[in-house]
Amino acid sequence: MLPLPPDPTPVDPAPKQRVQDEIRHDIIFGSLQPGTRVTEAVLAAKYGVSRIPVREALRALEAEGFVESKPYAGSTVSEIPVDDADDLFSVREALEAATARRAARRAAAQFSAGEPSAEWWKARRSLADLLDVGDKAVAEGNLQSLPELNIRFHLGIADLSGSASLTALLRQISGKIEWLYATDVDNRGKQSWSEHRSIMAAIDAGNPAEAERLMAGHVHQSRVGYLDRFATP
Amino acid sequence: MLPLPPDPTPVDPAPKQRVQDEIRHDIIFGSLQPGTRVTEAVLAAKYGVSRIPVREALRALEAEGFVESKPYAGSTVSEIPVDDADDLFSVREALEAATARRAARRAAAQFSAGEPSAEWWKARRSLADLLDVGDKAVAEGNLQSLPELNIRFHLGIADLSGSASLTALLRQISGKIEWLYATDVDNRGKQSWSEHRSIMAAIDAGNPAEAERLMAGHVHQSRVGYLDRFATP
DNA sequence: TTCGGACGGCATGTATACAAAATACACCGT
DNA sequence: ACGGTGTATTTTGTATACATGCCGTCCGAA
Repeated sequence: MLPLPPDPTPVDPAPKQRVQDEIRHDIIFGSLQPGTRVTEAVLAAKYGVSRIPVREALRALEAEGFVESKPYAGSTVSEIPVDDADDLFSVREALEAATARRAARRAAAQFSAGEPSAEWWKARRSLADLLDVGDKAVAEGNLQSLPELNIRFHLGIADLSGSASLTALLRQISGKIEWLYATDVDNRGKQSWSEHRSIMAAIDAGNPAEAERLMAGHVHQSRVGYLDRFATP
Repeated sequence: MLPLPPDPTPVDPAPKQRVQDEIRHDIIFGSLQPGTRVTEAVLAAKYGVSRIPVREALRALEAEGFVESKPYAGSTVSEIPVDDADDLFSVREALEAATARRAARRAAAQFSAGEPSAEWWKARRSLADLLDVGDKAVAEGNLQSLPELNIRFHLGIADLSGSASLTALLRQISGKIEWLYATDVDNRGKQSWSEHRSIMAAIDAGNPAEAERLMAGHVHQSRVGYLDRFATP
C-alpha cells in the first residue's frame, strides 16, 4: 500500500511561534501601527488559531517591548521611542562583545581539547551557510532580507558562545535590533554585513580579544550610523 | 446593612505573578535545585491553581533563564552557571548606567518644565520609602530582605528613567541579579546598600554624568566583590 | 449644563477537557 | 545477548467554556 502524504493540509507544528513572528513582523514593517488596540480574539480569528497561542505570543512580545498589556484592560502596540535607540545600542554593545569574546574562547577550547563536539560543528556550519546566503543577497541587491539574516547571524554567534544566559538576553532584544536594522538597511546594510566575516574569522582563530574588539566596533558603527541618520538634537 | 468583609478566603488577584515569584524564589534559595524536572501538573497542585497560570509563569521564567523548556518534552530547572556572572555584570553595567543617566536627565526636565508630573512624584516617593526601609533592615541586621529591596530599588530607578525598553530589559535580568545578590549579601550587602543614597542624590540633582558614574561604579563594585569571592581562575 | 455614580458590554484571566507529541519500556527479531 | 521497533504512558499544546475585572455610556441630581 502506498504511504500517501498524510498531510493534505499541512498543519502548523507550532502555531505559537508562527503567530508571534507574524505579529512582530507586522509591527516592525508598519502593518500594525503603534497605539493600535489588539485583542486576543481578533488576532486569533486573523491567524486561524485559538486565543491561547495568541495569548502566549502577546506575552512574549510584551517582554520584547512591542506590546503593552494591562490586566483585564487589553493590549496595545507600543510606541517604539527613537530615544531608546542609543541606550539600546549601548546595552547591545556590552552584550554582543561578551558573546563574541566567549565564542572565541570556546572555539579555542574546542580545538585544543581534541575534536570539537558535534553540536559545535553544526552551529559553526550553520553560520558559514548564513554568511554565504547574506553575501548573495547583498550581491543581488535584495536588501529587505538582510534584517532577518543579520539577527540570525548575531544569534548564531551567541549560540557559539555557549552561554544560555547571554543567548536568551540577546533573543529578548533581537526584535528591537531587527527593527533598528530595518530602518537603516539601505544605508549601512552592505558594509555592515561585510564586517561579519572578519568577526567570524577572529572567532575561528580563537582570538577572544580580537573578536570582542571587532564585534564592539561593528555594533558601535551601527550605532553611529543610526544616530547620524536619526539624530534628535 | 453592614458591609461585611466579602472575602472569607482571600482570593488571589493575580495567581500568575504569585506563582512566578514563588518558583523563582524556590530556585534562588535552593529549594528547587538545578536539573530538577518540573511538570506543570505538579506545580499546579503545589500552589493550588490550574495549569494555565503555571504555564505562563514557566514561560516568563524561561525568558529569565531559570528554567529550560523543550516542546512537548517538559521543563527543567536550569543550571545557573557561575561563569555567566561576569558577562551578566558587564551587561548590567551598561544597562543600569543608561537608566541612571536617563533618570537624572528626566528629573532635570521635570523640574525645569514647571511642576513634576504626578506619576513622577509617586515613583520618587516610592524610592524614598524604599531607601528608608532598606536602611532600617541594615540597621537591624536582617540582611535576608535586602536582595528583594535591592532589586526593587534598581527597578525603581529604571521607572524614573521613563524608558519602557530599559525597564523591561532590567526586569528580564532582575531575577538573575537577585540571585547574584543573594549569594553575596553577607559580604557586600551593607556597603552596597549605602551607595544607593548617593545615586539617588545625583539623580535628584539632575546630574546625568554623575548619576551614570555612580551607578556604573556601584555595579562595578558588586562585580568585583562577587568575582573576588567566587573567582574561577 | 455639568458632575457623580451605577449599569452593561466587552476583553482578559482562569479552569476544565481533549488532542498531539515525545520519552520510556517492553517485546520481538536477529 | 543485543539492537530495533512498536506500543503505552506521560506531558505538553490547544480548544472550548465560564468567571472576574475594567471601560464607556447613560441616567439622574445639583
